[in-house]
Amino acid sequence: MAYITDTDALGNAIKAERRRQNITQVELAALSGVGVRFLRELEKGKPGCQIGRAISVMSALGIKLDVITRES
Amino acid sequence: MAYITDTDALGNAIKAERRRQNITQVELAALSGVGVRFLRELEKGKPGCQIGRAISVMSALGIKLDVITRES
DNA sequence: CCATATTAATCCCGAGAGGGATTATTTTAT
DNA sequence: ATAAAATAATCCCTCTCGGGATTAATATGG
Repeated sequence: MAYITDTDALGNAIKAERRRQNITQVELAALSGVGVRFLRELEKGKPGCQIGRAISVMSALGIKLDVITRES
Repeated sequence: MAYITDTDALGNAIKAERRRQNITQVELAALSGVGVRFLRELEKGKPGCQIGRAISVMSALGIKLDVITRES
């Protein structure tokens, strides 16, 4: 899967994984402890979404984030 | 480098990379197009930081983000 | 040890996030 | 094609983010 260079890519990745797991937005929102509306905006790539909540969602999905520097 | 599981880890990774490149917060903020205060809060792991700006900072640093799912 | 640069912590304020609920639109399945 | 489920788009509201500026604390070096 490609690198995340913007919020659209992040939203798409989250949405794809959610659908792969056959979970609805309502269910994932509940699992993550965020509002459904937040999850929708996150999946749509809204840049203003808060990082902490986004990480909660990814954790609930079992997604891991890797930071790659030139030296890593 | 370790996976990012919370905002503290993300902030630390960003700070470490900035220092490795010998850039000050003021310089990086200018390069990224964000305010210095935002950058400070980001590096300190404030969960409320906005994703879009965070990605701008990472782009300015040349950091790439990879989303890792069980299927990837 | 003192001067300077870098980082951190406030203050005020406007702009926007995010929650819940409702309604509309789209998608999926039968 | 129609019914049901899922997603999207509003509305109102409160709360906090984020910017700039200033002041304090910490780190770096001469």
